[in-house]
Amino acid sequence: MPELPEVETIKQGLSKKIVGLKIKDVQILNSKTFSGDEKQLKNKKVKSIWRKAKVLGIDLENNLTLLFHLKMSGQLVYQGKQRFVGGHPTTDMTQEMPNKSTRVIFEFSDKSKLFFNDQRKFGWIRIIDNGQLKMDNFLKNLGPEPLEKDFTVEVFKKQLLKRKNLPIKVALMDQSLISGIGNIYASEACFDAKIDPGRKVSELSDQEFKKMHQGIIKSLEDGIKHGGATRAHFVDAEGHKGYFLDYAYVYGKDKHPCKVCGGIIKKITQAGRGTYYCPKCQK
DNA sequence: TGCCCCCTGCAG
DNA sequence: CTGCAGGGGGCA
Repeated sequence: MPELPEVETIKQGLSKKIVGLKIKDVQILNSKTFSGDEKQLKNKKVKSIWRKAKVLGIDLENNLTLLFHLKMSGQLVYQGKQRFVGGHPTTDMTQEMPNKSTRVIFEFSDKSKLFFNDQRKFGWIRIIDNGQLKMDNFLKNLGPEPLEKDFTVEVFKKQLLKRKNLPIKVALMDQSLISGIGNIYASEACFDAKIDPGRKVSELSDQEFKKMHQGIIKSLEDGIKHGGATRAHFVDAEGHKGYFLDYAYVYGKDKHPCKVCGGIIKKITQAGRGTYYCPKCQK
């Protein structure tokens, strides 16, 4: 799925588009995707949009919030009102919506639409009352946000040491330790820190915790800067791909030469997920 | 604290 | 055909 930078990219794009719009209708094309009574959403205005870890929240009037998790293949694509250019109808979209992966469609009072597409159907949308947000099981188990100012090296180290026997790359992806890092940025952060992803958390020196901490922040910020990472599915709120993978050092680059040392990037499996690293740069 | 599973589609 | 894919919940 979209990881922190991808969800953040969607949040920023969507905020510019739908804050202030009123939901007119909701069409649910796949019932398992949506939980809650969609009739509650009718005529509710969008107040603000936020992100926590990889979850997107849309706050509505009447203390209602829509929670979205895109999991592996989810997309949230906004299609503005149809415009006419040179006498022909056109939109911002690069692809036709809805498509066969569209699971839910939100229609706003100005006729613009928000499409929730999800090929693999792992993603979900839930309606939650704001009073329950703090109690929500999913949200309350999420670790600190790595791009917040209070995410210091000390906080990072303390969190990771809760799972000291895990390989560092696997620990980085544990959402209860740190929010928002997934398979792409875990590999990239380890490369930036020059740390072998197979090293156990307990083996890291203070200096290595510091490099790892910087590597996480650097990788996530680079991801946001390039509009996220598109492997197969990710698109931003306007339907555009992200270009972070063009700039990545190791993710998806197995058998390719390392951009730094020229050595060959290797792919291994950790906890059932692919990990990419440069054995020469990362120790 | 590890597996299997939820799904669909694409590459090999 | 098998294996693999930005995630993570439920189960031993």
